[in-house]
Amino acid sequence: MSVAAERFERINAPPAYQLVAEAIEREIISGRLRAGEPLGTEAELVRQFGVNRSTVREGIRMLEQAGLIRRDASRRLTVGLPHYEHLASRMTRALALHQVTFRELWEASMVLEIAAVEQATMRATPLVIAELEANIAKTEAAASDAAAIAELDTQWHALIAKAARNRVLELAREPTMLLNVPTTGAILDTFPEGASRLIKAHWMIVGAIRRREAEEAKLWMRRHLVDWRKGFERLGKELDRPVDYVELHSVVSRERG
Amino acid sequence: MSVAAERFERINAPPAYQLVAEAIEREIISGRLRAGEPLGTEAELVRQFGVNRSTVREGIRMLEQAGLIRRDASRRLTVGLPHYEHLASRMTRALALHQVTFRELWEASMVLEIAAVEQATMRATPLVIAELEANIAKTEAAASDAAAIAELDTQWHALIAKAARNRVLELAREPTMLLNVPTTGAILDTFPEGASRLIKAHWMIVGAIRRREAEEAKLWMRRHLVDWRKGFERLGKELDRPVDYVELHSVVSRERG
DNA sequence: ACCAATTTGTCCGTATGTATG
DNA sequence: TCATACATACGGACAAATTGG
Repeated sequence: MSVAAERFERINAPPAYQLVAEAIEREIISGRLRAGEPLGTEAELVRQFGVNRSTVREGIRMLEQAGLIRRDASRRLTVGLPHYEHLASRMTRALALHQVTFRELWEASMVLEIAAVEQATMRATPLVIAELEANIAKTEAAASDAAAIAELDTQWHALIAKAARNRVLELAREPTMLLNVPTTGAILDTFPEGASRLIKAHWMIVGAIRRREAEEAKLWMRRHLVDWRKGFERLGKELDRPVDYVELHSVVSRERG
Repeated sequence: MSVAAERFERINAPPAYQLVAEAIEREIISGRLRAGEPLGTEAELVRQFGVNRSTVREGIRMLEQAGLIRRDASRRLTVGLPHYEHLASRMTRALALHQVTFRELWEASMVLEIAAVEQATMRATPLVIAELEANIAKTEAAASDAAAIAELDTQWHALIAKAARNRVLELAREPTMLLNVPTTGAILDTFPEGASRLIKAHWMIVGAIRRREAEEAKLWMRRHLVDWRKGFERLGKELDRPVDYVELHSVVSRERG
């Protein structure tokens, strides 16, 4: 090691496939390439970038994974918007790998779900209220199947967020509920009587939304979430242990048009 | 189209590179491959999967982009945890591409930042409080440079979230502040007197955290955020128009170890 | 400090299945 | 139906960088 101070930073040439990905990415981010537009064929990209097809393909795989480009039914490349579910499942996975605790999830849920229901009270349309009620009816019909109820519960909370008409909040809260499907299922499996409390809370909240009574909606949402935590504790689980995680669907899976 | 009901679904074979990515992904998610472990050389993966090296490489690019695999200084592949900044910048980009409005961002910020400061009041360590104070001192020193203050403001809010010790909340709030660096910069550029209000609010909040006075901390955070919205409005901008978006750093950029 | 082996990055050519017109 | 275009996948090759003796 030389004693003199280093004059230059190490030159760090990015590989060509990454430069390809970044170049295409810039066009999309800047809006010069819009969602739905075709990206051109691989051969065309080869010609424009002056690199080999393998190199182009590696760059394309990165953007495909990022959700910035997709392939239609004919496998041709088109520009696409990264969709919520895609991002949410990625966030969920990351949180699980980082071993977040139930306490972290529950505290975040308290904040996010209550905020969502408050905004939903102001902005819910008759259509989404009908969807919420249909969801509860289905939940009542599934009254013995814990896994089905857990799934419908998640959808119900997602509908509340949709009713709030705030996409930032909608994206922020998604991973918390996704991570808790197995938890809710386990609770209802052991304590089937919890289902009626869940259903009642859902009805009370939707009723309050319909009457635009924000405080009542928040009160019942709070009770609903406290019930959920109590159920978790009654299972004998530790609040500060990492949540168990079941695989939902693959991060890298591809949605065909 | 045949009149008879279709008996079979269309067979939809995923491409080999994607199967490669999914296979490796499963090993990581399940914990059989842990962060930091080497993944093996490309030649080894070629041997195990029985596919061509180009195919393996395309699969690897997807996982690299997803943050599940990283390359160390020697360019060898190791398993890695997707990091917050990586996910946050991706979420930020998605929200920008979906053209969320300032109103959506501001409302979400009100919820998330106030929740963060409340939890920070309970859990902040002396170390992070010192970091917060150092940040404000730097902000005072940069008192004329709007862009620098905006940057430090973002860091200050990130420190609050870190002090709250809730990683779910930490990840959820990140995109809202990232998207607002340019907004804050523009406000301070036009109304330099806003800097002293910003600095005062930061001091008051950190003081309240130090004394564990949650209500005062929340009160000042609320004022701070209302100031921010007022500044935005005084610029003559529409709350319900999509936020402007400046590119932060590339999604596909690679962090070398 | 030098050398040999390994590994990644990149390129080339080719074959095959499938979608489109 | 047929021809063309295109994405997928394969095999082989070489240079540059890195590793390990």
